[in-house]
Amino acid sequence: PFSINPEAFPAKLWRLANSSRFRSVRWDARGQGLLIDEQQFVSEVLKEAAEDGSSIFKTKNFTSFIRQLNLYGFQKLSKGLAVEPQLLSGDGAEADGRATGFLHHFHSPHFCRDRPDLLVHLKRLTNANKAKSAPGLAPSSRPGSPRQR
Amino acid sequence: PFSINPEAFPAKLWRLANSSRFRSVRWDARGQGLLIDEQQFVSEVLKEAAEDGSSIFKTKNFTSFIRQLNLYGFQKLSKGLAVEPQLLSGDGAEADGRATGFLHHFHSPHFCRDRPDLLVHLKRLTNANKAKSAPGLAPSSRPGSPRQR
Amino acid sequence: PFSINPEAFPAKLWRLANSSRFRSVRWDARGQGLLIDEQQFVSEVLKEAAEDGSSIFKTKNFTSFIRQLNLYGFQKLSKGLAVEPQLLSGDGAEADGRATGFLHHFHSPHFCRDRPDLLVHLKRLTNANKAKSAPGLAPSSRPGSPRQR
DNA sequence: GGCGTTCTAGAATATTCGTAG
DNA sequence: GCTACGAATATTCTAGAACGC
Repeated sequence: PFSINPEAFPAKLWRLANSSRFRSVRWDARGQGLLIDEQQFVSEVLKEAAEDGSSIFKTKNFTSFIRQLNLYGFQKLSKGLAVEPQLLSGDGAEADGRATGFLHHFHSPHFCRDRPDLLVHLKRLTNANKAKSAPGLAPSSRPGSPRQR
Repeated sequence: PFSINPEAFPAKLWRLANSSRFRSVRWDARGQGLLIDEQQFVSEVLKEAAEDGSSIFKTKNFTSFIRQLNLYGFQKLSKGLAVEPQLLSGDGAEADGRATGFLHHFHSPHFCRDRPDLLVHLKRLTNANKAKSAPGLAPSSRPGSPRQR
Repeated sequence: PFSINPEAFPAKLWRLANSSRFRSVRWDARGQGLLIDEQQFVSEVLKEAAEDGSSIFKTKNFTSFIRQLNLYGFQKLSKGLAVEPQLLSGDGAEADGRATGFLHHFHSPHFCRDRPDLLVHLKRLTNANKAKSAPGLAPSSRPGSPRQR
């Protein structure tokens, strides 16, 4: 557990977030969360790449991607206010005619722009890992927010 | 329970009360209660916003909004008319032609102008929350923290 | 519990399945399960109808619809392809140019074509209903099938 | 054993309806 | 009338569980 696996989910997500090729995943304004355009993500990450051999993920279902985010401790932040200012003007349709869908805003304390050093703390929340993370503390209360809908 | 959920009812109500865009919800003279113009509220908050994707609430019924107020501990103050004196001059029809309706006057001890710190005490009156509010009884079973959410 | 609520989920789903207007939900070949085209369903049921006031559901998320199916006891049947033979000819794009997505195949013993009388048994799987369904059995094991995958 | 994918369920809030007071 | 609340369903986010690799 000293380095990150470049083929595992955290590294893949990091590359997606910092890639200029994939526009469906990007940092929010403060670089502390991810904005994910569901429709565009399904098109350019899950489905298109699956045609050739360059698939990033094996799944074609967006829900499986969300399950991964949750398994690695990401939490959904907000629905309405996840939109960045410049997106509010265009109102749902980009200038290039590519329709955009709902934006999901996810956050993890170990996933911040310009802080690749934090990635090593992104652990899959298995029973073993959960026990190691808080071996004596109450595992129920979440640090920042009580519920995030 | 350390911060408020910006997507839950208390935060939405707070933003409505302090917004200059929405005129149907405003503080009363002492900043200790809310004045809600039913007709205007239905128009500008429930129905108009529902057309695009910017709905604050999913409901279009004013009574559902009232149910939320009650669920969060608000109580209606005025049996008769909660109209403030200076508002009576306009008397039912604003200068811009927008008709105004009856004003509802609601109050909660945890919802005061200039006291956003009190918002954390605005709890939904579920059975679980009510049990916690009245200790001494065995709520259900919260030894350490059996749940993860 | 003597009649069905025409505004609740089972009745809505029944109308969708038998409607010729909505093409995204239809019976499978034997009339014992539902085939649901996700992309088309989102377009014609969840999003389009939400623009005017004719929304069938309040949600715009397909996952919320799936949650309802599971809450009412529906189970997913096919993991691979639920596509019926005659649908394979069109192969992903209908004649009118509307792209079709993955088909979900769901089944409930109480939801069969030409058997509207069974609908009354479609109960929401709340704790109360589950207790009534099996008032002496272990509540964890499912009646017919242990797993459906 | 860990990880990824899939289907289902838990739990909290939101919405609706009815009705007690 | 009319205010408040119980209860049922609906929606949302997260987690459990099973399986394959």
